[in-house]
Amino acid sequence: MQYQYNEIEKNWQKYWAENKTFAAEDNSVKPKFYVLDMFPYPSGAGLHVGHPLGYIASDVYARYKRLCGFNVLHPMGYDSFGLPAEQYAIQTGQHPAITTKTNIEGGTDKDGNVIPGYRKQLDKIGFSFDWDREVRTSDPNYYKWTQWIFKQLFNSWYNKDADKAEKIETLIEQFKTEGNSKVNAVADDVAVFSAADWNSWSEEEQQKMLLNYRIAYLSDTWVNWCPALGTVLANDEIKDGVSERGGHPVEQKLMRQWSMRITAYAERLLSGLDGLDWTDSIKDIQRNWIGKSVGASVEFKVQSSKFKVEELETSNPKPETIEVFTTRPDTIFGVSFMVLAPEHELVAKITTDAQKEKIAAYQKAASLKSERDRMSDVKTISGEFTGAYAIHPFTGDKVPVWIGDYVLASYGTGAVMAVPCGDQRDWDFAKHFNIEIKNIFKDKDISEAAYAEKDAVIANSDFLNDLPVKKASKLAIYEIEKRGFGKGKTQYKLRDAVFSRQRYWGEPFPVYYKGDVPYLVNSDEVIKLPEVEKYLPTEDGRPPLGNAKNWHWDENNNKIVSVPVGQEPPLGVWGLELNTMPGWAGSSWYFLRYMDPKNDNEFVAKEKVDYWKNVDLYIGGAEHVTGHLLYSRFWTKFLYDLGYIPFEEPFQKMINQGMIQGNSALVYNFKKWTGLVDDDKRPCFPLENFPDVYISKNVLDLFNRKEKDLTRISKEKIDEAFNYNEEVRKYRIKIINQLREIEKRYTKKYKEDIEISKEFLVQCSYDENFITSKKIDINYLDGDNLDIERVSKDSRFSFLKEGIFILEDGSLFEFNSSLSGRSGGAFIVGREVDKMSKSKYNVVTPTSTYELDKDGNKIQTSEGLVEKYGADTLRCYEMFLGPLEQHKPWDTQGITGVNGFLKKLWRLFHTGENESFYVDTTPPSGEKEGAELKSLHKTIKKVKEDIERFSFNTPVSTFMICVNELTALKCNKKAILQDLLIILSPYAPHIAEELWAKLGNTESITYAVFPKHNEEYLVESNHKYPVSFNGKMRFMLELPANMSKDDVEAAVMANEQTVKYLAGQTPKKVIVVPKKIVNFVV
RNA sequence: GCUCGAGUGGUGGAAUUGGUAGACACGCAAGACUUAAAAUCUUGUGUCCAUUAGGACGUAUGGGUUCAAGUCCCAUCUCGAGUACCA
Repeated sequence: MQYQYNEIEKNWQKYWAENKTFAAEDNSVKPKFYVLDMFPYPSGAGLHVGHPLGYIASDVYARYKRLCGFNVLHPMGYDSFGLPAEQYAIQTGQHPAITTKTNIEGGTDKDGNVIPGYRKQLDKIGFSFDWDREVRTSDPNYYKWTQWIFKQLFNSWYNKDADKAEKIETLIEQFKTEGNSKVNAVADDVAVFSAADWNSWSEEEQQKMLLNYRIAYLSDTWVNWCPALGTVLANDEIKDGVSERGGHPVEQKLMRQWSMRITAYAERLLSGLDGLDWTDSIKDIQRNWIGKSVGASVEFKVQSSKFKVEELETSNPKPETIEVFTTRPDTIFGVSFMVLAPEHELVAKITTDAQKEKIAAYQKAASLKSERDRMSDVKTISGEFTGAYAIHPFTGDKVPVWIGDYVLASYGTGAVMAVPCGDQRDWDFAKHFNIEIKNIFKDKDISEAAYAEKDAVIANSDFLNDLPVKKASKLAIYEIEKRGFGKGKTQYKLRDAVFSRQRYWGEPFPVYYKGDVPYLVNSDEVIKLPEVEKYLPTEDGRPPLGNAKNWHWDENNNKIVSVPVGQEPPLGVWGLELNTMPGWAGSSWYFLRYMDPKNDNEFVAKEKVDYWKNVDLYIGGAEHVTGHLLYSRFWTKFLYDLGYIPFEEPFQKMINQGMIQGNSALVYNFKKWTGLVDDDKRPCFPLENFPDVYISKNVLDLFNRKEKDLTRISKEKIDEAFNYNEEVRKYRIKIINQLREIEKRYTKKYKEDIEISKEFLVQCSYDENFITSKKIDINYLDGDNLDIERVSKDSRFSFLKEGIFILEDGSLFEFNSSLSGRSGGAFIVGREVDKMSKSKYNVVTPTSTYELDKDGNKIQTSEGLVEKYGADTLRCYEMFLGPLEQHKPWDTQGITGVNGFLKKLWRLFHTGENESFYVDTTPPSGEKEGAELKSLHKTIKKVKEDIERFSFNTPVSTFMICVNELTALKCNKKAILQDLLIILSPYAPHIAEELWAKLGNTESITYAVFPKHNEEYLVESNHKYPVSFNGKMRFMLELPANMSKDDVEAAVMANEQTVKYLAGQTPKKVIVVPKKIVNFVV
């Protein structure tokens, strides 16, 4: 009987679904284990082979844990709000809820394309998800609780004294009784007010004050505005100055937006990392992003033309002060100038009349530079002197104040005290503008560069002399604080997170406005996303929700009401918030909802979250480190502070799966130039009309190879292709001649085609030394051989029809040529490892099927791997590819080996007549069974060890070795094979279930018991000693394993081979490591 | 620039604590079965020298520690990720 994986897999998937095999119990005597996957966004493109990699690994682990007796929570759901569905809605008018549903459940899109559906694709791979717990962030039953959490954030403030978030009521109470002078909160800068002030304020004034303290707050902030997307973006949604999605430019804009006071949690987010089982690189990225620096803030008084030094203390108005932040207060005596950011507000006030013009010009120039220009141009040193001087707080020296764009307005105070001897940028600046460089480091040479190491001893610094950096810093801060011009300070790079999006397809805020004061809706009901006619912003530039008809809040009746456009709302009716929440709102807490997905009364029941606690194993990509993974930590800590959950960190152990890279196909062509120029020497003939010349990869390699390089590739290979080495040069000439021929042909043609009224220099040419390439869909390949005829029929690649191809045998092929048809020479593409993406035409999907093309030919749209080999093979193969964390290119060639292994396994159970099912049920005994038991128990041991250290690839090899050995032993003992099935079942669950049932078991293998290995079976009676001489292994010698060190030495010495290799010499030393090695030092 | 990670056959990779480098698989080659193909099976396969026996070299490069180094230490190169005038 053959291994019919398609049928077997379908049957067992059905069985699991019907029997709810993987349902997790909320109350269990078993220990709990929570395995979580990255939350997927259900895109229309569906799964490609990269997506399931992490899911397979987590599934293997979840199934393994079940076998070990754990109550496993292994859920799946969808992060189903998001931009692509909305963009699609804008284009087609189709509601994003519909496309999202189709993408998850399957169907057809508006153009009639078949969407396989995420769920169906996942099901085909045999994951052990508890689907009863599925959540979708766009489901009102889910986002009801996202809104609820938002309300908690709105109604909370961060108490620094308690170092945690507290209900806003405790703050209001304090305001009422003693004002804000004693409040120690993470908040915006606010003036001190008294209880009397507070109590005298109007409701509106009080609410506005509270916004300065709320964790979810509304404020005018500089935001990253992306005009192309029509929305603001968070810092982590921007890569290299452009939007991560779509690559659109981003500009800074001042907007009234919701923000989250994540900065309140900076320290806890940082210190919390220490207790997590995450890789150091991931922790480093988060640490970097939080960017803690410890130092001091110091005030420098400004002496400008308006003030004289001696008047500083007495002058009226008070002199301006420049506040700086420094991480090196120990170097304060090295300050020889100050630099302000060009945008700094003090610049206008302190600039002397003489310098006004120059400063204005510099400010203008700096403002014109885009952030990108500033980023890329790090080498140019520029700045301008303001004419003003600051007074060094310790020495009283005059210190010139400059502006320069190496100082950023957005970081710290936008000003630095420049210490050129200790900071390379300050040093460069000082050198460039000839400013004094004071050396305050003992015995350090600073004539060539600044000394930035922190191991120096301070000198020329008054009371700091002879102190090492650390001590000097402490003392400097102490003195600064004592003398009252600054204080010790810790600063973070982390910014508060912008929480508004000018988008439709996201969670609405449960907020309405009275004037510009926000209020939470007083209702426990979900505020559902309203219907709109258009998903674009309104004509007056308001977000898409501005198009909604039903979008006002009736305060008296606590419900949403409709106010016709242009009409004043009646009394007590107010407009609702038009922004929606960002993508990370729903994904910041989804792992909690899985514990209690259907609860209508709470976001999660206390007893359930107390049982399941946080995620024990999270497998996901590293691309969300500064977004999702930081925000969910923030929300988790917040919910912990308010006492809703019993833990502070969401993901205890995390593994970051590597990307499965695509193998893009490249066609190479020669760069073409047209030399056709008019009188002004401008090219005036369109380049496109002149055909591209494509060249087959191997031909190109030979063609490109200079004569001296020929020695690098094996002689045979060249000979094979061109008979003789010396032919290669001739061949190169032949190709060049072909190019010249084509040039001539088209040059001539152009001359005929256009009316030549002026004297033109006409020349079309190919640059044989300049090769460019284009990406081609890998589905038109057979191996590396491109089907030129078929690919050119694809509208995306129809430009190939105009091309001329140099084939593998050196002959030419043209579609339009009178010589129709191909010489039979192949056209080989080049390969490049790339991120797998639709735009690179290199996507391989795990589940798709064969389709028929227009002519009825069977074509493989993408490799239908599950159809072709089965889910078990795919699962094992994706694991077999290599370590989970590593990036690797996808290559299906090796999949046959894994498939062969499962077939071999099947055969072990089908040794009866005509390959019918047969196993020997007698208990194992005797010598042959000893070998079988040894093979099995060795496998049990290694597989267990490997899975527990998350090495998912090595168990597959181990299974293969075991099956190979049992096949060689002709093993058909039920007792052996049954245990093998259990340990294999996490990897290949379908075949395991099938054979398990055939062995007579009536229960699913899912809850079998993972066997314990028995060391007794593994004991070797003999050990094969490698015998080395000076570390070089010469021969093997088999000796009893329990032989003593001395006996081993004696036995080896007596061996005739030893005598031979010693060649009469006496060894200086003999090292014997029992059951390991023997080494002679001669 | 800085921080982190990685470099092992033609390919993916294995070697967990310093102890036989290249397990397992792909690919390739030869053979068996077959009218033929597919499938399957057998054998070989790091490189170089040698008919064989055997030998030399070999884990990015150069050095070091050690009886013994892919593994530890120092320096260099290359690639990848993050970050970017962060004071």
